[in-house]
Amino acid sequence: MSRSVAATSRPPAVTLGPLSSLRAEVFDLSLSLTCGQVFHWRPIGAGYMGTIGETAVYAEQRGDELLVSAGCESLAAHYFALDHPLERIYPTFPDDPAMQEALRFCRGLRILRQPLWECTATFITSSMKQVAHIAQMSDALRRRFGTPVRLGGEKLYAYPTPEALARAAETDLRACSLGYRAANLRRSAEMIASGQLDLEALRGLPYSDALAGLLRLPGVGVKVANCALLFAFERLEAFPIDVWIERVLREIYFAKKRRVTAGRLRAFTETYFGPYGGYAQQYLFHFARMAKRRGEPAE
DNA sequence: CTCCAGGTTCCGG
DNA sequence: CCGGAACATGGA
Repeated sequence: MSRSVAATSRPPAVTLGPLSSLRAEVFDLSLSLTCGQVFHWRPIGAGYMGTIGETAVYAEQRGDELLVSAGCESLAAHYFALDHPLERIYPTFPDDPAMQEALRFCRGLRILRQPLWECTATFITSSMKQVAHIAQMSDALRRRFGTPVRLGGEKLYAYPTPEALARAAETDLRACSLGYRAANLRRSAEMIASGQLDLEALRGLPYSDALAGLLRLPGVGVKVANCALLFAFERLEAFPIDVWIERVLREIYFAKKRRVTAGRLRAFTETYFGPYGGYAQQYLFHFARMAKRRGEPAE
């Protein structure tokens, strides 16, 4: 499926190295990278540069093909979840006006397969922070504690390992604008580095058991755990309820209902949005955010 | 200056 | 189970 192709026609930026082409139908690279599920990809030339684990990657979309750094074909195809059957997922969305409008707006947005720790850690730092702030903290942590990797002439940084963050001083973490989240991130890193919790071992568990495992980490509640389950653990049924989604639920699906508790909202989302509720959630989330402040530049 | 941001945790009804 | 409050930081 991945064939090496010399990018002879329109090289995006000669310093970023040779590219290979992947077939990518029903895929919107830009949407997938800027919708708030991942925070470190930066636009450059006609595409984006970022890391997938410890590997620096350039990615650029041209219609139905995705150009990626040569040698990263299978890595990128897995990360960008090009195998998710969107044409079979969309029909499982509820047929209501809000959901269908979000679908039209976000068509091609794919839920990525992010590295376990990287995703869990970034969402530990996400509490009570705007998306732009999360990106800033992620970038600061990478520069200070991450392994540098080259992408042609550019220098990128992998997300710091649990070991690197576990041995960091809390004051150094706070220097990355983490605030009270610094202690949570460091203690969680310690639990992973020491083997107290094995993230990989959670992969094979039933949803509720994987959720319970993640909840053992300090700074991880139900919302952050569901983000990790959805964006890293491939649990496409996970439905994180944040302030944006709660707003959508109350204004659209519980309009003029009084005294709707959190438990009632959660129970509703677990059945109403179907087996790919996580996809539905991300589409509603991104659509709601973009509708709220149209006109302003993203991030 | 005030308000709020992809929440979590602890505490009292 | 439910509602409140504290918790850091920065941008609108």
